[in-house]
Amino acid sequence: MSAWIGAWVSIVGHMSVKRRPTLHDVAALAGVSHQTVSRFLRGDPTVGADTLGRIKAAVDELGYRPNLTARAMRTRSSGVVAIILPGWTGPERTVNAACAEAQSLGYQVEIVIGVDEDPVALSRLATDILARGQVDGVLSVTPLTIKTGDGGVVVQTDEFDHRLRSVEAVAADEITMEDLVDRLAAMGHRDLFHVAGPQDWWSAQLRRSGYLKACDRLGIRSHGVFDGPWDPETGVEAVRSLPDDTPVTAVVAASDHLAVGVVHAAVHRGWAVPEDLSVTGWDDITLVRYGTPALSTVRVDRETSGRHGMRRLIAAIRGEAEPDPMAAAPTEIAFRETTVPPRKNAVIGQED
Amino acid sequence: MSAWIGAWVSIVGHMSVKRRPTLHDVAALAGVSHQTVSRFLRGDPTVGADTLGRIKAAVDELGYRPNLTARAMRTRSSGVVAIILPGWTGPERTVNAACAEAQSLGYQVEIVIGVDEDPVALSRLATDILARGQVDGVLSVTPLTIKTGDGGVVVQTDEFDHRLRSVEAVAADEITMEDLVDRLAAMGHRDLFHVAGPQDWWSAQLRRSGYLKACDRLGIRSHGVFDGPWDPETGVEAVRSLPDDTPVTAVVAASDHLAVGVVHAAVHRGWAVPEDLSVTGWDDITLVRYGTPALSTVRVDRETSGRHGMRRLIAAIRGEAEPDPMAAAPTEIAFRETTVPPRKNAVIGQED
DNA sequence: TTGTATGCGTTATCAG
DNA sequence: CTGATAACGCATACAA
Repeated sequence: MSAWIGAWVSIVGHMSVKRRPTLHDVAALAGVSHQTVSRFLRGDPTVGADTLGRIKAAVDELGYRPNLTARAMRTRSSGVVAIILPGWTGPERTVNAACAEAQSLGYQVEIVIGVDEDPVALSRLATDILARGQVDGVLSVTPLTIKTGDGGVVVQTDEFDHRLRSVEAVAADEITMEDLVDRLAAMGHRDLFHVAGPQDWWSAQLRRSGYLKACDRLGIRSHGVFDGPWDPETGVEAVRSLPDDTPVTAVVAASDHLAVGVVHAAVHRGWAVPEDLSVTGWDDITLVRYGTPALSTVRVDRETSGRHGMRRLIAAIRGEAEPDPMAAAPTEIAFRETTVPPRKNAVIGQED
Repeated sequence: MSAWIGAWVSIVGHMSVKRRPTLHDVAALAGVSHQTVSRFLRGDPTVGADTLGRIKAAVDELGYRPNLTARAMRTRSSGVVAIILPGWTGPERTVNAACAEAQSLGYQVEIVIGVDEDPVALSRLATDILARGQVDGVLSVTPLTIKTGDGGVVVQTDEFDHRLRSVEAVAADEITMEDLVDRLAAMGHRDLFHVAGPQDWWSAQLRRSGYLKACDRLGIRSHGVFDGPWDPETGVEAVRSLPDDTPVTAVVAASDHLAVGVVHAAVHRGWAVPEDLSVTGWDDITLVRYGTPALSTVRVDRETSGRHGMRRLIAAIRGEAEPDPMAAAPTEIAFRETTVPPRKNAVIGQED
């Protein structure tokens, strides 16, 4: 380690400056030429046994690490991909999985957070990032208006990519939501309300249409759909929008955050959850499992989505064929403590 | 835009390949030499007026964007900094603020998530990242064993950096915790329990010692301290560890996630919150504000910490002086619905 | 099996 | 004010 430091120190004027060892330093120390070292580093088998030993020793002694910037310039690929987000919170699970996948495929991940959530602005941002030439591709978790950038690839997560999903996959959220409403109906609920989230998210659209379709098919009364950002406050406002004598017995929220707001506002209005009002969320985030009452929700496999999105991106960068779709864990509805048969109907049906 | 595309397309063999325009392309089109263009791009004032106009036109027509990789190789600085994390969840607010600050200072942010939470492993990771030469510096939100890397700078967030905090700042978490226990004592609580989080986090240590000091000073009985990861499940286990006839009237948790688990387990044990058991958290995450009951917690200004950490990092990279400490929003204790005077004591004191 | 020469796109030095 | 020329560190045809 001391020899290593020593090798890095060069004297410039009156002050010493660390200089990172290069291929040439290694070559000089090993007594070979620089591209023999280059071959060694790339694992080329056409390197003599004792040359190999000398190079290895030199690399160790100097603590040499290849300069990835220089390599990137020469190979025109940096080994880093960007993930573009409309904000930090929200797609954490997807992003986390995508990061892990990228790292296991040998890519670094650069996170870019757009200040503006507008798809057009984010698309421009993606193009800019690509044009700067520091990343090989961009993965977006939200809808973008472009698919390929100049000198790079842009891929969207399955979750939000209309074009790429098979017909069955497209319908997944919608069908799951229909299923959820079916189950609520089977419990006896006849009067529902939907808190739908921002409608420029495709998943929000799907859940909404699944809700409406199921209501229609089952002859269930929907007393409204409330749009808004993925935020508890939206759920609060949704509940506030309900009249005191609302016949609604269950609120179907398009996300857990929304649902938490719904429960909060309902309780503060004097409506017991789930006795007076059942509530469902979507995502199965960790915290709501420990809520009181524990939220009924939909467990979604975001990890697979994030992993697969990244895999597709990297395949595209490498010019490989589109990877096979990954088998996602089945989406399942977790009925916990916020859903029970409606009291109102039971009373009406039995005694009143 | 069409001219732009046209300029990028070159024919290689039988297939057309997009080629990004370079400085030379711009120079050729403008009829000047390439480093006159370079000067123009860097805002050098020593560029003639009409040359400037011609270059500007050429840049626009070609849609030229400087190649940051090439620039990085030449200037030995990439304009990207890495944030190294022991996992995705946890320091979101800090990271979010740090990202925003970096972007406003003209830096890109690369996120690196260590699979291993071990400080030594993370330190090695940081050194590796720096050695690759693609980032100018590394910001860590957890304790690291190194401070400077080779050819780069490593800075830790205030929150976790023992060395850098002033004496007063060091004591902040501890004092706040003492304050919290004071307030609980003032409510009448005499029997407490602490869920402390992982003790290799400095902040967890501080909160713990603040708790113990206050108990000691006030003559309050602490019925135990329970360590574990920042996870609701730790809170659950902590409550399970309590005997049925525990005299504890309040549980002080070192984080909101922990506290949520505590509330959940208490309720499932038949202990009403807050009537039988008061609970406090730490962080003021959005969701717990909407919990039922809404969690009493400590509001911490993580944004300033993240922003300032990034500012210090970038100052160090640029060789500037350590920036002045930023005024953080004061930490405040938010008593909400999970804290009330203890029923047991009140009954004993008044009638029994 | 190994060495020589060249270029990636930019910035920097030094002439003109 | 502008232009030729030389790096930056690496990879890769091509020659030895």
